[in-house]
Amino acid sequence: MANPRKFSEKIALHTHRQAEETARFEQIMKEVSDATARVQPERNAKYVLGVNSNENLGSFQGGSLPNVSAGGPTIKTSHNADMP
Amino acid sequence: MANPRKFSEKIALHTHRQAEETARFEQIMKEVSDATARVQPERNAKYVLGVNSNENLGSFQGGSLPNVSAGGPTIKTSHNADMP
Amino acid sequence: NLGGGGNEDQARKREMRLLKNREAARECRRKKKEYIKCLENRVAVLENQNKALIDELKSLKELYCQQKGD
Amino acid sequence: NLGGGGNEDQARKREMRLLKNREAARECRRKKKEYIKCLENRVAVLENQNKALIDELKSLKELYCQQKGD
DNA sequence: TGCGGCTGACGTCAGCCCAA
DNA sequence: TTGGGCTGACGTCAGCCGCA
Repeated sequence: MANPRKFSEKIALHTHRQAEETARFEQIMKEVSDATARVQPERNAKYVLGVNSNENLGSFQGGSLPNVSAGGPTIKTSHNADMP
Repeated sequence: MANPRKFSEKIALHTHRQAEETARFEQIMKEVSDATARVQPERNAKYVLGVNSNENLGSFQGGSLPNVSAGGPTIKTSHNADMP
Repeated sequence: NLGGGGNEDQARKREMRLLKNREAARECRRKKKEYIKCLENRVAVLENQNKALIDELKSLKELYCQQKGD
Repeated sequence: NLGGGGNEDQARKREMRLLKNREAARECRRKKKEYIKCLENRVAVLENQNKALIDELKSLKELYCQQKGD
C-alpha cells in the first residue's frame, strides 16, 4: 500500500504527492506574499503575475514536451526564486 | 558534468547536494527558532535539544544500517515536524 | 495424436509464453526508466521549492526582526 | 601455431571478456539499484524538509501578522 | 487454488567515452 | 587513436501476488 510493486502505481503515487505538495507550496507562498505586500510593494510587483504556470509542470515531463528546457531534469519551480 | 554517466558519480552528486541543502535547512530553522524564542519560549523547548542528528541521515542509508526504521524510504527529517 | 501433436502444442505454448514475456519485459524496462525520470524530476522540483521556501523564510524573518526592533 | 593455438587464444580471450563483463554487469546493476534507493531517500528527506519549512513559514507568518496588527 | 501479469536478477551484445 | 571500463537494451528464467 505504502510501497506499491508496479511501476505505474509508484509513478501515480509520486505524481499525486507532488501535486498536493505543489498546491500547499503555492498556497503558503501566496499567503506570505499577500501578508507582506503592503510593506514591500515593489518586491513581487513584476514576479507575482508571472506565475501563469507553464514551468513548474506537475508530472515528470516525460514523453512529450521536448522543449521547456531541453536538458533532462532541470525544471525550476520559478516562484520568483533563483532568477539571474 | 551536470549529468554524470557513472552511477557512483550520480550518487556522490546527490549526496553532496543533500548535505548542502540539509545544512542550509538546519541553519535557517535555527535562525528562525532563535528569532522567535522570546515570544514563544515553550514552542521548541523540548524539540530544539533533540537535534542530536541521528535520524536525518545524510546519505541513502544503503548497505549498512538495516535498522533506524527498517522499511524502505521512510526517513523523516524530524525537525519537530510531523510528530503525532 | 498424443506424441508429435502434444510436443508441437507444448512448443507453441512455450513460444507464446516467451513472446508474451518478451514484450512484457520491454514494457517493464520502459516503465522503470520512466519511474527513474519521475524521481529525478521530483527531486529537482522539491529542490527548487526548498530554495524558494528558505529564501521566503529568510526574508520574512528579517522583516519580523526589523518590526520587532521598534 | 597459427591455426589451433590462435583459435584457442581467441577463445580464452573471449571467455575472459565474457567473465569480466559478467561481473561488471552485476556491479552495474547493484549500483543502479543503490542509485534508485538514493533518489527515493532523497525525495523523502526533501519531502519532510518541505513540510517543516511550510509549517515554520506559516507560524512565522501568523506571528508577523499578529505583531503587525498592533 | 491455479494461472497470468510484472518484476528481480542474470548473461550477452552493442556502444559510448575517457585515460593510456 | 584505441583498448577497456560502464552502461543501455535485449531475451530468458525464476518468483511473487492479485484475480478469476
